[in-house]
Amino acid sequence: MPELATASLEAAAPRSKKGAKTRARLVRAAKEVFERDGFLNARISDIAATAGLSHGSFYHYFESKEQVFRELARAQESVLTASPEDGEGRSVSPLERIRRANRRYLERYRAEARIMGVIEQVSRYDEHVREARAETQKHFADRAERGIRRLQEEGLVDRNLSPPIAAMALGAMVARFAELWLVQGYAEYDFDEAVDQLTRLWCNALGLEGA
Amino acid sequence: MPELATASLEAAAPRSKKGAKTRARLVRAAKEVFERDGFLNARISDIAATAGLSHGSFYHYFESKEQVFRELARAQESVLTASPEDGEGRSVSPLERIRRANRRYLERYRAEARIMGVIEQVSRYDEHVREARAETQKHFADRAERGIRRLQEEGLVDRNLSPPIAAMALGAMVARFAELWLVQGYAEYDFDEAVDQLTRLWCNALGLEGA
Amino acid sequence: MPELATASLEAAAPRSKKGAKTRARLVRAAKEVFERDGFLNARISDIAATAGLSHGSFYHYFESKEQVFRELARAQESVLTASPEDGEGRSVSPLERIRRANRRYLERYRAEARIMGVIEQVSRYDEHVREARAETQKHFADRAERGIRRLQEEGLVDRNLSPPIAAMALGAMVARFAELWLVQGYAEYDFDEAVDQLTRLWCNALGLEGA
Amino acid sequence: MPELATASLEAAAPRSKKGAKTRARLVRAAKEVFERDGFLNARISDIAATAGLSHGSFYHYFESKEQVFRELARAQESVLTASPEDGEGRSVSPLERIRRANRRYLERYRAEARIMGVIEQVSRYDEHVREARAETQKHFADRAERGIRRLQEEGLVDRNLSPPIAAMALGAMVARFAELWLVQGYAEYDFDEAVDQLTRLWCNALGLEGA
DNA sequence: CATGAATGAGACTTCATTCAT
DNA sequence: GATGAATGAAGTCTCATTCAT
Repeated sequence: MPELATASLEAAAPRSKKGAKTRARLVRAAKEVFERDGFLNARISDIAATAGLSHGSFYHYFESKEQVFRELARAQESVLTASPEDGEGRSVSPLERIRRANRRYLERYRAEARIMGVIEQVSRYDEHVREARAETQKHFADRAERGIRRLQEEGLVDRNLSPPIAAMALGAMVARFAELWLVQGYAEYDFDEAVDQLTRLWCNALGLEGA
Repeated sequence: MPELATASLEAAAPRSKKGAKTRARLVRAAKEVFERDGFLNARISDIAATAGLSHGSFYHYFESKEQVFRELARAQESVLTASPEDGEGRSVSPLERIRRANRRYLERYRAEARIMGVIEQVSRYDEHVREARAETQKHFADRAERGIRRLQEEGLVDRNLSPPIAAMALGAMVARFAELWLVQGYAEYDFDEAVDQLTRLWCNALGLEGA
Repeated sequence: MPELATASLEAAAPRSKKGAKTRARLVRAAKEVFERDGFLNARISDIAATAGLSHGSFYHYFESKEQVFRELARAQESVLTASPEDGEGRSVSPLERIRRANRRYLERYRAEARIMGVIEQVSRYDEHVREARAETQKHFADRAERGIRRLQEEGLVDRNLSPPIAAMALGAMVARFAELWLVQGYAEYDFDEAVDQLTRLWCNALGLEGA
Repeated sequence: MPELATASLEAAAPRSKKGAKTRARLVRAAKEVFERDGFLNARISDIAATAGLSHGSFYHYFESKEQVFRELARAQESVLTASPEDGEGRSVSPLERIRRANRRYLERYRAEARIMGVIEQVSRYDEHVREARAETQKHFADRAERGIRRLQEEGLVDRNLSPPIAAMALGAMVARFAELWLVQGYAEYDFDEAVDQLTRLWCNALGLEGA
C-alpha cells in the first residue's frame, strides 16, 4: 500500500538516473532542514542549498514544500509500521507480543523523534499528513482490535470492552505518551521502564489473564 | 494559578471601562476567527474587523497574534481543569471519581472542540501554548498520581505500576482519544459508551479492585 | 454608466482624504509607467516608486497591475466618448456633424496616443480592457447607427446599407486608422487632411447627398 | 518577398531530412499551442511536448518563443496576401474585383481566426510581428492605391480622395472589421451580407460610378 | 482611544535558456 | 540530433507592525 499511495501523490518521477539521485538528495536535505527548522521556518532555498542545488531545481522534483513533506511523512510512517526485521517468534504469549510491539514503536519513534515532532506539527494543518498519521494509528489499532477480539473469544480478555474503542484508546495512549516524552520533553523516563509500564497498563486494561 | 500566569503575560490592562469592553470583544473575535481559519490563516485585520475595530487598534490591546492566542489558550485550558460546578459528592468510590473526571473532560473538550483543535495545532510550535497544554496534562496527571499512590497504599491498585508513569500515560490516553475523536474525526463513538470504555480501561489498567 | 461600471470593479475606495490623494497619485504614476514601459514591462514597484510609495502600499489600493490598468483604461475610454465641451451647434448639417465627430475622436486619440497604444495592446489579452475598448466602439457605432437610420428615412442615405454593419465598419475604419497612424507610425499624415479624407470617405460610403 | 524576408530571420536550417521534419513538427505544435494558450501563456516546454520532443530540443531549431512566432506570423500573413488560386477573371469590373478581394480576405481571416487573434495580440508588442502585420496592410493598401489612381484618371472615382489615405483607411476598415467580428466576437453577421456591405461601403466611399 | 495609511521583510514561483551526456 | 537536469533572474504578493493624525 505505501508504494501505491505514495506514487499517486508524487511529482513526476525523474527520468534519468542522475535525476533519481538528485531527487533522493533533495528528500534527504528536506528532512535535515525540517528537523532543524520545523516545517514553517523551513525555506525551499535552504533545502535546495543543503542538497547542493539552486532553488529552482527544487521545482523539477516537487511542487511545494508541502509536497516534499508529505512524501517524507509517508516514508516515516512506513518506518513505524514496518514489520519487525526479526521474524516474530511463533508461539509468543499475548503479553510478550504486546511488549514487543510497544518496544518497537517506542524505539522507532525515538530514533526519529525529531522528524516525528515535525510530523505531529504538520499533521495539525495538512490534511494529507494528518491522514498519514491517522493511517499509522489505524494500522496499530486494527491489529490490536483483532487481537482483542481473539482473546475475548478465548475468554482471556475483559468481555465488556469494545474492541475498536479499546484498541484505539490504547494506541492513543502509547502514541501520545511517545510524543510527550520523546518530542516535547514532558518528563524523563528510563526506556525499559517506560516499555514495561506501558505494557503493564495495556495488559491490565484488557484484563489480560496471567499478565 | 491561571490568574497569575495570565496576568504576567497580558498586555497593559485597559484603564477605562470602554477599553475593557473593547478588549473583551477582541478576545471573542479572535476565538471566532481562529476557530474558523486556524491560527496560521487567521489575520489580525480579520480579528479586528470581526470586533468592529480597525486593525491598528488591535495593537492597543495585544502585541501580536501569538499573544492573543496564548491568552485564549490559557483561558481554554482553565475551562478544562476547572473544578466541577456540582461539589464532588463526598464519599464517592474511586471508580466513580474516575468516571466523573473522564466524563467532565470529554464534555468540556467536546464543547470547545473547535478551538481545542487549534490549540493542539499551535501547541506544536508555540512554546507558551505547548506549556499551557502541558499544564493541563500535568494537572490531571498529578491528581491521578496522588490517587494511584493512595490506592496502592490501600492495596487497591497494582503495586507494580509507577504512579507518575501510569498517571501520565492514562492522561495521555484520554487526551489523545479526545483529539482523534472530537477534532480529527478519526471515528464516531457514542458519547456515553466512550466515557464508559475509557473509564473501564483506566480502572482495569490500574487493576482497581472491584471495578 | 462609466461611474457605475467603474465603481463595481474598483478596489476598496480609500477611506480618508489622504488615502484618496495617494490613490490618485498611484493612478497617475501608473499611467506614466505604462506609457513608458508598456503593460508587460511595467513593474508594480516602479509604479509605487514613481508615486513616492513603497511597493507594499500599492496593494492597499489595487489588487494587481491588471486592476489599475483597467481603471486607467476605463477612464481613458471615457475621455474618448465624452460629450464635446462646446455644445454642439444646433442646426448643423450631417456632414458637419460627422466631420466634427471624426476630428474630436482623432484629436483626443492623438493627445493620448501613448496610453491608447498600451490599451490597444492590453485589450488583446485582458477581457475587461477588451470590453472597455468595445464599449467605445459601440458608443460611436450606436450613435452612427441612429444617424444612418434617420438619414435613410429622409432618403439622404443609401438605403441598401445595413445601419448596424455600416456603423460598425465605419467606426472600425476610423479607430484602426488612428492606431496605425498615431500609435504604430504606419505613415505620416497632415492632421486636417486626415480628418477631411476620413470624413469624405465616411460620407461617400453612406452615399450622403450633397456631401 | 515573404520567402526572402522569412529566410533572413530563420534559425539555422536543419541539415538532415529528419531535422526538417522535426522542425516542421515544432512549427505545427507551436501554432496549436499559441492558438490554445495565446502567446504569453504558451510555454516552450508545451510546444516541445506537443511536438513530441523534450524542451531542450526546441533550441536546435529556434532561438526563442518570439522567433517561432515570427515565422508563424509571417507564414500566416502570406496566406492572407497570397494570390487567388483561381486566376482572376480578365475583364472583371472594379466593383467585382473589390468584392472578390474582400471576400477572399474575410474567408482567409476567418479560416485562421484563432491564430490571427494571437497575431493581432503579439503585433502590439513585438516589432517584427507588427511589421509583418503592417506589410499585409500595406500590401492591400498599395494595390488599392494603384486601383484608385487608375480609376481617378478614368474619372470613375472621386477626385478629391487622396489615394494613399483612402486606400489605407479602407484597408483598415476591413481589417479591423474582421478582427472585431471574427476574433473578438463583437457581433454576429451573415458572411455574405458582411462581404456585401463592406464592398458597398468601399465602393460608395470611392464614389465608384455605377456601383 | 481609534483610525487607516504606509512600510518592507521575506518567500515563493515560473520558465526561458544552457549544457553535459 | 535528442534529452532532461540545472540554473537563476525577475517579480509577485502578503501581512504583521508602526505611526501620524
